[in-house]
Amino acid sequence: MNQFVPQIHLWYNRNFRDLPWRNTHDPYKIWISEIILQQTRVEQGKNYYLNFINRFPSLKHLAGASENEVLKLWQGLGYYSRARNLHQTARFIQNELQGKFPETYEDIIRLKGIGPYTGAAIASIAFGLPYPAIDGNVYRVLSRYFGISTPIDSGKAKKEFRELASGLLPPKNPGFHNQALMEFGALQCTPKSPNCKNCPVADSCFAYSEKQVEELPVKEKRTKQRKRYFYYFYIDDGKFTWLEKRTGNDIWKNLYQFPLLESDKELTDSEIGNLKNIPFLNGHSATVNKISKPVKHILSHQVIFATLIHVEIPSIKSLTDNLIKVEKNSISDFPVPRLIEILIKNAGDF
DNA sequence: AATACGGGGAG
DNA sequence: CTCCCAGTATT
Repeated sequence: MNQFVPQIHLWYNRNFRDLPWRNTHDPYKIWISEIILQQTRVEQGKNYYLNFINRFPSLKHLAGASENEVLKLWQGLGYYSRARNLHQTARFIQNELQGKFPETYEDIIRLKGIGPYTGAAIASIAFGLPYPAIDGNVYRVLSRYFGISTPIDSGKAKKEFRELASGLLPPKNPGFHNQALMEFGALQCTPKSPNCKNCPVADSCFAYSEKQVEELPVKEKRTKQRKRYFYYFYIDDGKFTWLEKRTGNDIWKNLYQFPLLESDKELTDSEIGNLKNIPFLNGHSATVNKISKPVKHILSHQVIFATLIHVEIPSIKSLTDNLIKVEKNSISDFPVPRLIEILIKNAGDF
């Protein structure tokens, strides 16, 4: 008789963290927490959750907000499509579904930003429906315990783990079970140096008995990075400066930044000083005041080398349409990527 | 099936 | 440095 599931449940009852989204069945709050926690550690997302719920206590509050404000609360968390989809979906539910959160798995995963994992998490935790929530933690735990070496980032693994996890799911309280398995992975069966010496299921764990804990789970794909060179212009316009909103399908969509000139290669200071025909300057000639040291900013698929160029432009009439004139001291009202925060901080007082 | 999408923390 | 985190959308 395999004691895996009951042991995990016992372990969870003794070791679970008291997290702010654990004391509710409100699908709205479960939803927010699950989106925030996508590819994000609990410790990183916790305060964002508290701030988010504080500002948007209900779906109606979120639906009524501007996208800028939603992105502002998301600032620094990354994967901003999560925030855009959250906002869009809140409006969809409010306007098209009479404000009522869908209550079946099939209806839940139709929502933008909700995939198989998040759909199962919401369905099980908020509505007690029997769907296995399989996140990175669960892949790791099951891979090790049952000795499955199928690469967890393959299509084959999706099906294989879903069938396995479905079979483990107890008929009652699947939400409890799902959280127990994830928490076990997050705290006990960790990626590096798992606590096997003090593990309730080590006896029957394949990886432990076969000494393959370090080898499992197997992952095959590796992301490669491309290099980009960003030259941002801090336009000194007295009390004002200028910002632009990022559009198009690139990083940081709908966030704001200083007017950007992107280059294929690194530019020298004299090349920067001699720049002519900078599109967004609209014919104005600029005096370069200061050029910051490049900041290296690492993303999962890109390495960005960013330089902030402080320029003075006498008597600005108008710049290109995509730029907006803002008071220098109101930059903080706009959602900006971490990189812009860093450049502002490095520059000190403007 | 492959790739893009952020940022942070652990080792 | 590398790995990976309560993954999803797009191509």
